[in-house]
Amino acid sequence: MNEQLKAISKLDRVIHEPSRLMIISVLWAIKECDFLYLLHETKMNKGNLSCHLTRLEAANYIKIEKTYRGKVPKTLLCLTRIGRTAFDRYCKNLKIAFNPDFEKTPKKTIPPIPH
Amino acid sequence: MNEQLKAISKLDRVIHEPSRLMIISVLWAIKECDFLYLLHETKMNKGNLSCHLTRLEAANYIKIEKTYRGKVPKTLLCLTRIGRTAFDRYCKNLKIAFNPDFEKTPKKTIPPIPH
DNA sequence: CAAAATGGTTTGTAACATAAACTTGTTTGT
DNA sequence: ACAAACAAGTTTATGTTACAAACCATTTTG
Repeated sequence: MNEQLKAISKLDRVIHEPSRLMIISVLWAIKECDFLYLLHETKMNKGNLSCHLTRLEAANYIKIEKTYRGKVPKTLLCLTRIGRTAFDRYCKNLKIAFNPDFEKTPKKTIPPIPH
Repeated sequence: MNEQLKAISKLDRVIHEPSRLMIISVLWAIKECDFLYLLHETKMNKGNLSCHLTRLEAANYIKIEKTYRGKVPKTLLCLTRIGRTAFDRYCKNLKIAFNPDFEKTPKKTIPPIPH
């Protein structure tokens, strides 16, 4: 099993799901935001967003803080240290997987001749 | 919705699944190989590999050719033109998603200030 | 010729993503 | 003041998926 394949197989599935990848990407860039911002930015629907946020919270990748803005509920989200580390590792694996420079036609590293 | 998020949401789910990403990566690099080679190279189990190959075939991303080597069955796999194109597009999206140089601490492009 | 190996496929199950329906409250219109 | 509409999410229901265990057909080996 070569380097690239190993890296692919190590990709964190919690992060790998595109919806969650979007969420984490946003939270990575801006320290904190609220539910509705994510909702509009990612174009997901509410139920879906809610589920993925819960999943990320269960993995300890984000913190969900429920507050009020006046009388209106406002849910704040931010990446935890664990989440940030996990995303860094994810990116590292992705980089190895699409080694070496992410431009390739064709790939440089050829696997051993198939039998 | 910014560029990166749009790129993430456009990622082809058939290709995105890590097992299939491994399969396609291998087939991309070497024109053709057989079932057992893939099996060993990816460390998947047979049932799993078989299912993912069928799925890729259903998407017209690979061609499955069942031959015999003497009396022993030998299943040959190769990427179709459609599959190759789809993988190229996938890579392009991934590259945009992890814009601009795949190294980031922190990201350069900051989304609009969250409300 | 029985047992093990080869090269897979099919089947069953648990996890998952998704959206529709629901909930809890707040604001608006009359 | 009270009903209707809106806001901000959550829960529930459903279809899809990934996965591995069990299975199958043939071939090789002891």
